[in-house]
Amino acid sequence: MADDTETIGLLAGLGPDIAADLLKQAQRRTIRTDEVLFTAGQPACSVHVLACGAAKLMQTTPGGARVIVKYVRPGEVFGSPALLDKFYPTDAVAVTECVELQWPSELVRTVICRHPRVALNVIGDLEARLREMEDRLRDLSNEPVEHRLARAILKLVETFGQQTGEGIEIPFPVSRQDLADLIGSTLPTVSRTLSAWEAQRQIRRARRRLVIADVATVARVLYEETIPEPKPRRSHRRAARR
Amino acid sequence: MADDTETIGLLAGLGPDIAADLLKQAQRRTIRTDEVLFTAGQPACSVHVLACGAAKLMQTTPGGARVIVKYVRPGEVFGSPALLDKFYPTDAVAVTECVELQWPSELVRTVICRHPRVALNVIGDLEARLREMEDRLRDLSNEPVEHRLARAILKLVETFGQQTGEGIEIPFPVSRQDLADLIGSTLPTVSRTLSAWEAQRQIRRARRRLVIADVATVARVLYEETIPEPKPRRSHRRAARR
DNA sequence: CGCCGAGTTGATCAGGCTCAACAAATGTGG
DNA sequence: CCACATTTGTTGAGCCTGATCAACTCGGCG
Repeated sequence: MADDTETIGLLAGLGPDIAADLLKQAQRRTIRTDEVLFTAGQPACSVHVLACGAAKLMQTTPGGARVIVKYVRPGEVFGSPALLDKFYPTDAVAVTECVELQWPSELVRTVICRHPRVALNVIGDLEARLREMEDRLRDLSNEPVEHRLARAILKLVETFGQQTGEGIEIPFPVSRQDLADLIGSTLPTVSRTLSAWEAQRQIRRARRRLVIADVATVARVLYEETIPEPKPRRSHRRAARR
Repeated sequence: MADDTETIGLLAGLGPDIAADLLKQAQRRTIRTDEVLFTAGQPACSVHVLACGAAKLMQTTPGGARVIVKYVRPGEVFGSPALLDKFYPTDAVAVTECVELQWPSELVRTVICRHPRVALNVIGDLEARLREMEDRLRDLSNEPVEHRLARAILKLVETFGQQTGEGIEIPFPVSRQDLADLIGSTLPTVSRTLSAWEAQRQIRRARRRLVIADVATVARVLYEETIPEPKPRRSHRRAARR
C-alpha cells in the first residue's frame, strides 16, 4: 500500500518515510457501494482521504431537494471541517466500492505542526474546491441547462473517465437524477437532453454506466451559438439565443 | 494599530507580540472607493487581509455576465491563492475607502512553518467560504429569486449591517445590478421585487445606501408558503408554490 | 409473474428573462 | 444654481426555457 503515497495529495512533498509513517497511523476502512461514509450534521472528528474508488458529497434540504456538492476522487481530502471541530456539512456516499483513510483531527493538527507542508496541501485542496464552486456558481447564474449538463459530464470525464472500446466511460453509475442534482435541474429535463445526445450517438449507456462516445461534440455544445455580440457591454444572463 | 490583532482572523491565537511583529512586516495600502485591489488573471504573489472597509470579489465572463463571488469584510483573508503561486481568480474592488494588508506569499509560507496556527486560521477561513458557497449553490438550484434576494440581503445585514435610526444600514452602495449579480438574476427582476418591499416599508434607500427597516419581515419571506409537503420524498426544485 | 425504482415523454404553465422606453438620481461645467 | 449628460433604476409587454404533473415503459429482482 506504500504506493498510496504518490496518489494522496495530503501527503505530497513529505518524503517517503514520513508519509509511510502517517499512512500507518491512518484508520483504513473499506466501504461498499451506496454505503454512507458520514452524514450531514454529525460532529466531524476525523479528516478523511479517499484512497481508491469514488464518493459523492451531497446535501438534502428539508424540502427534499438534493444537491450534489462534489464527486470525490481518489487522493482527495474530504471532511476537512474536522480540523476545526465542526460538523460535516454534507452526506458522503460511496458510489463505488472504496477505501477510505481517516485521521483523528487532533492527530492531524499535531502533524500540521510538525510538518507544515501538510497544511499547505490542505490549503491547496480547499483552494481548488473553492475555484470549482465559483465556476459552478457562474454556470448556474448564467448558463442554460444544456451547457451546464455538458460541462458537468466533461468534468466527470476528465476526473474519472476511463478509455474503453466504446468511448470514455464513467466507472460508476450516474443516474439522471444525479446529473440533475449536479447541475441544478430536474430529472425530466436532463432525461430529454440526454435522449437527444444519445440519438446523436454522442453518448450511450452500458450496464448502468455513462459512456461518452464523442467528447469533442459534447464539448462543442459549449461553444456553438455563443453570440460574438459586438456590443461592448451586454448586461446579463444567457449569452446564447436563437 | 495594534488593535488590528484582535480583528484579523489570520493572526488569531498567536500571542500579541508575535502578531504585532507580523503586522509590522505587512505592506499596508489604502484604497479609495471603486478602486481595484487586484484583477482576475494576475499572478497572485501576496496574501491579502482587509484591515478595514469592504470590498467585493467578482468575476466577469467573456460574454459580459458578472458574478459577485463574495463581499469581503474587515479581518478576512482574500487572495489566498497566492500561497500556491496561482493567479487571482476574481477581481477585487473596494466598495468603501479601505485599508488592506499584504504579505508576500513566500513570507507567509515561512510564517506558516514557524507558526502553524496561522495555517489553521487560513484553513478555517477557506472552510467557511466553502460552506458559504455550498449554501449559495443550494439556493441557486432550488430557491426562487425572491428567496435568494431575501437571503442575500439578510447576509449583508449580518455581515455589514449597522444600526441607525431608520433601521439597519449597509454602509456602502449596493446597486440593483450588484444584488442581481449576487443572486444570479437580472436588474429588472431585482428592481421589481425591491420596489414591492419598499412599498411595504420593509426596506428603503438613504443616500445611495440600502436600509433594512424591518429585518424580521424580510426574513419571513423565507418561511411563508414553504410547503410542509406531507409526502415523504418529493423529488426536486421549488419547494414553494401557489 | 408482478412489483418497484428509474427513465421516457407529452402537455401545460409560469417564473423570470428580454427588450424597450421612460423616470430619477447623480455628476459636470458654465 | 441651473441645464445637460450619464448612469442607475422603474415598469410594461411578450416570450421562452425549463419546471411540474402525469401516464406509461423498461429492466431487474424477489
